[in-house]
Amino acid sequence: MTVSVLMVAEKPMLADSIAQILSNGSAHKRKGWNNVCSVSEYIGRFQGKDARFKVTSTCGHVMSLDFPPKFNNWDRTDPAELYSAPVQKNEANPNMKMCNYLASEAKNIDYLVLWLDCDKEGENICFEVIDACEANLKQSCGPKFMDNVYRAHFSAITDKDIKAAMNSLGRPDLNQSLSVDARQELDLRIGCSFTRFQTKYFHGKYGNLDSSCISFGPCQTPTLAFCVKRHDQITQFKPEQYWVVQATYNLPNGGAEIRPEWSRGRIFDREVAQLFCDRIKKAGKAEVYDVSTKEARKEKPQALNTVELLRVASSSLGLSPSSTMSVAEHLYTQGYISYPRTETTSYPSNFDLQGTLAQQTGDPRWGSIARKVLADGIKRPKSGEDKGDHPPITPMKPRGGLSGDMLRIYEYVTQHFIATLMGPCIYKVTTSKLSAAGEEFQVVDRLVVDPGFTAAMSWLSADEENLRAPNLRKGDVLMLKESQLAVRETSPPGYLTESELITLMEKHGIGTDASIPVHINTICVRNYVTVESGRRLIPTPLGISLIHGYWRIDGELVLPTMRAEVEKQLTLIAKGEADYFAVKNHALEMFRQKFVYFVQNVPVIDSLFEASFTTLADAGKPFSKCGKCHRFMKLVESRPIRLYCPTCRETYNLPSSKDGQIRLHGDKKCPLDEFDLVYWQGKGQKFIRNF
DNA sequence: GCAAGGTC
Repeated sequence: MTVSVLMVAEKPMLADSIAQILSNGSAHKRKGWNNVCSVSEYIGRFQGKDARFKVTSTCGHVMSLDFPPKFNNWDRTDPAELYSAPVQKNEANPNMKMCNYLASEAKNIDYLVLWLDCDKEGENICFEVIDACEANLKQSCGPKFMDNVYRAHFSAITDKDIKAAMNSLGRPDLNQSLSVDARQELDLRIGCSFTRFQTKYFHGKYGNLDSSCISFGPCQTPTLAFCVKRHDQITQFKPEQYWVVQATYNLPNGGAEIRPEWSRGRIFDREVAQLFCDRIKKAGKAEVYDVSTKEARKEKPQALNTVELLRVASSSLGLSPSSTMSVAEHLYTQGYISYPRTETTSYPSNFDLQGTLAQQTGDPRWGSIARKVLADGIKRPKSGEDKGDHPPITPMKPRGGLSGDMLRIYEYVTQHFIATLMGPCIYKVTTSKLSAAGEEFQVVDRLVVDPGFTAAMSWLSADEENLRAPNLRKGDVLMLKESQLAVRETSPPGYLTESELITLMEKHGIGTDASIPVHINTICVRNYVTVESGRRLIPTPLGISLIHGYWRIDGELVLPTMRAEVEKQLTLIAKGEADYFAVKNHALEMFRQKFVYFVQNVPVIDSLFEASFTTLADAGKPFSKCGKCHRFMKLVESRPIRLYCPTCRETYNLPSSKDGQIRLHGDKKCPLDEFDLVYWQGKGQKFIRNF
């Protein structure tokens, strides 16, 4: 008797890989009828019987959670109701017809084997697949069909791992799946209730908020909060003066001069600094009392994963995380690079490093480096972490005719790959220590001995510009050329760069490699932040007011730890140590109370909003209203003053002369003449003029 | 129209 086995992976690409491995290359692939998935078929053995295998896949989640349609009418549903409203699962992407597709493939099968990714989400998708197949499974296997449902546990898509998983099939884990169900429901109820409430509340009150939707979410809000926190550090920064002694000495053999680094660094008391400066001047010379040389090395990078690609693309290529992912996906589907969503930073043991590198030997830019690495022998890659998802991101074929952003990402992926097969950058560090009137100075020289991997990643090459004091010897005496006291000021940190934000999100567990770009994109499109030069994220008055407001009402609403407690409880569900309903209901009740408290205290945010967009307003009388509709307007530019009414879509110009006087512009009638204007200039000076 | 998580 021949049995029929259906196996389901999480994405089409994996279904084929798994079939190829398990069939030793004999599987035959055809397109699934939904035109999204493929089916690979082969003949083999299953539980001691001859078996016909079909391997297919879903495309991520089959279902997605939502409220029933009548609760999705924003006017007829009180957002508070969303804590008790029913929820339902809809097909995640109706175009794919995934439920029908899976059901049809499950017709007349004897066994179902689930090959979804081995994480909580994957466990949850297992049950979505089971639900889709259930009716047909019951028909072919009877009411105890779950006995014929298995789960494969694999930690890498390698021959060894996949075959081992097939030989030790387990069962899907309902508890892990339930923890995801709880998370989905919490995110839905909390996110939608806050978003709907504050969108309706603020839009009913103000004409323009820069965003038609004032969203809130357990990931996007803490993400925004990181940007606002840096903004607060900058605005609250108090610069402090300090002094440094700058002493310039002539080298013993004449000619060149050096300015060694003073060991005391900076002094915050001018008189003390002057005292040291005088002493050094009086000594008039400095003696070299120690010269030491040691070897230092800069280690090569680990194999490339998604988050690192996103960071580099943002900081070095100026590409947003979401466009980086979109470009990387194109490169992947066209066969230029491997699968771009991975957390893994170590190459699988059977990875063909040699062959992958050999494909690059003809490249005009790094072909010679690739040839040299092949000739000298590949250096063992730095150890990384295998997260069991996909191999690191690597080139798969030569660059061909790529151009634009696709070429730039491809170039980076390839240079990074080559670098991981090279040696460390080795350089010599020579530290010469000088003494003058008991004060210590030092000069540090670096000399690259072997550029190692930096030959492939030239932008990381060790800095040789520090070469300032060649051949100083112990006992040398240097004559002082000049010394002076320089005054400096401490400066605030810069605004958060996108790549720093990615690091913070990763560190605090906000989002995943796939969703980090989405959250960053969300806070941009909602106009909570703007991306300025160097891809620094500057929060807008809207973003700042929201975060400050949440912070004053309930700090937990913005903290990256907002869900730390909830996550802990969800993990208990996953481990089977806590009851799904108990945990879910407890968390829901907690957030319902937070929501009610938020609604009661939302005027706190009103005052912050009003303060932020009345930069030009009289303290008592808000002038910045549109002459037509009398709604608040947005300040577009403060000098000359330009105001914009989003409702009437009109811009009003109110230029001011250099003396700070505000005058009407030509014969255009000022619609604001009944109000006072306050014009902010420079650091908080204001000029009030009456129209 | 809203969240966050998969994936395309």
